[in-house]
Amino acid sequence: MVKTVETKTFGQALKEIRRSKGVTQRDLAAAVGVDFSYISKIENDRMPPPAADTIVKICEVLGVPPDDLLAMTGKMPTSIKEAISEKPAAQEFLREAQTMTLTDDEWSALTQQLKKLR
Amino acid sequence: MVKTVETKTFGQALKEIRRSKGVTQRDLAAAVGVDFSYISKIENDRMPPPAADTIVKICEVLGVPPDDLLAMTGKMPTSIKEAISEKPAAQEFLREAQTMTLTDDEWSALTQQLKKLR
DNA sequence: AAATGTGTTGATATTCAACTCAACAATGTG
DNA sequence: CACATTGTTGAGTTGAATATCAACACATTT
Repeated sequence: MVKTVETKTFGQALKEIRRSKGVTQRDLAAAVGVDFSYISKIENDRMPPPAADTIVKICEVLGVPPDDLLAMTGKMPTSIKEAISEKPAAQEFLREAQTMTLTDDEWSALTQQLKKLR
Repeated sequence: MVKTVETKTFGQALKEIRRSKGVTQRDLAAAVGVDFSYISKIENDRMPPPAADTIVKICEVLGVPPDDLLAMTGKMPTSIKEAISEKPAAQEFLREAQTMTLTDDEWSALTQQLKKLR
């Protein structure tokens, strides 16, 4: 079986998750702290995905890990951004990684190395 | 000799570099494509450092690598950001790295691993 | 059919980073 | 000093990201 590429949109994915949890747009919006019409637009891809931190909140409310939705948007939560910003060594690593244009497998390999460190 | 921590501000660092190259604020600004008064404010830390891409341009004009100035600001050039945004595996790596709160030495170790990959 | 709960849409609003513009000050040079 | 060159300051602008508000539509229940 060949892996299919990027089938669902962010909106479709969110709508599915929300419905699977039996939550209304209004309830989700209220819990997250945004207008319910905004949730509607996001789910119908009428607007770009929310800020990373809002995505994280949404996932907290829905009780799912934010990783998948975040990955779809190419956004990084503030917490991660700050952690990197504070660390020149991390930035050096990223610049190096970028010039090398790593493959997914290579990134995975590095994640393994990471776990070995502790 | 113990390494001293974060002594210079971004503005001070930029001013030193620019002067060492014998370039005026106006000439630098013109070459970069911003107003000269903006350079002045940056150098005196009256405003936050410019966008990452502007920092890169500044360094190109001054003929120095952008790494140090970029590292001081905690900003990532668009090119790097995009490279990461396109790679879920890279994002996963970063999220993992963040939860571990790596030390500088550990980041350096990873940079070494990186170089071994090729 | 009226009321209620839920979802959609168009027009705006807010916020913030990243600057520009115009005026002024200081510094150096003939 | 006179003049040009260089640097500084305060106020205002611009565009993109991120959302809100008001109005309407649809579906279900009573």
